[in-house]
Amino acid sequence: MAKDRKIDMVILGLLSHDDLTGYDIKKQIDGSIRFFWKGSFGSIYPALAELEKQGSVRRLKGNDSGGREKIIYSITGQGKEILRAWVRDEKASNDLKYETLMKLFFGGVESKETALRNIEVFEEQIKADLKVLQVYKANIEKVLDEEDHVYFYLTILFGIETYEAYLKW
Amino acid sequence: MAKDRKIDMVILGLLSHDDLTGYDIKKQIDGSIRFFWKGSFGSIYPALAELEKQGSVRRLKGNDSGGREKIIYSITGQGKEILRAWVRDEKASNDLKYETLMKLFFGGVESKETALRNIEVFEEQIKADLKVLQVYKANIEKVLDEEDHVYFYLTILFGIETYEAYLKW
DNA sequence: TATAATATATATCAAAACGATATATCTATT
DNA sequence: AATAGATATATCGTTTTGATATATATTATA
Repeated sequence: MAKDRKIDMVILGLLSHDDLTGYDIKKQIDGSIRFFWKGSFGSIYPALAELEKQGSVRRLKGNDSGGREKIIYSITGQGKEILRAWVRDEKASNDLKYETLMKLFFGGVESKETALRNIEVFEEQIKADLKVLQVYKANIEKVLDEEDHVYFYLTILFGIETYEAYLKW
Repeated sequence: MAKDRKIDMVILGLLSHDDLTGYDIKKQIDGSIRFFWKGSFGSIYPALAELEKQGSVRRLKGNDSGGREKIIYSITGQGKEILRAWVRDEKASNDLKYETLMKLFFGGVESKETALRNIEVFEEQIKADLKVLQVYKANIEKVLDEEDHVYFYLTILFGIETYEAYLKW
């Protein structure tokens, strides 16, 4: 095997909840999971093609109206097993690339005004994210007794705690 | 231009404080700035070669003893200006890839025990990081009146706040 | 003291991911 | 009817990762 495509796990994970198109997957990456993951079309579409070839994912033909092409993917049993094996595996790499903080860290080469402006930018961004997170939290609390949502709730709670720490700072 | 090599800014930033070898740069990335940046040899050495070609960095020949090869780099005036321009520029991309949280998010496909184990792993890692951060903080507080260190202090304080939020969670 | 293990140091490469762009259709607005 | 914006797939050059190769210096241990 020796494969190491993290995007595969994101795709399989999202497909374990819903049948989705590549575009839908991108929307979810930019939406609900954006607080801990990022991904681009340039990795999603090739990964989907390979996952299909491997049999971890299959096409649900939806273009019966003969209109615009739109490929809805669905996870297979094999795909689910690969996802489960990955969740079971304890090792995980947490890669942060926080350019704002790096600018702050190296801010000594510039003026204090610039550093302060960079802090402001950071704060604005965090305030916006926090608002979105709290909307998520409210929505999830309504359906909390349903099995699967507990994990969603945990990760979102994490996001809120983290961003509140940012703001405090 | 259209260049977008973030690693260049990491290298220039680190060289703005000290003359360093490629190996030293890697050590600093894995050490003091690991809380908000990651980088590998495969990007550092090629970037150093190109920065030298561009005149942003220059070699300080240190192999007078004729022994092992060891290339110490130093930032040039041009390099400093490029770094300053980058710090001044407000736009910054903050890319997180938190595999542990993704495993938690998609934990519904596996058992509750596995999810709990993943939380434990996450917690252990954070506790270790927090310890290192507090040592940094203590050391920096001793020399806080010196100009440049204020920016270091700010970013480390950020790290501590964030990780304490993780733990609370 | 020999020798094994680990740290230092540079370099390269296939695979993965980014980020931008191209193309085209559908939907809503003015 | 025209324009703009969202939906949707796809590709491509550049950047980065993660692993490996190579070799010397230093430290530990038998």
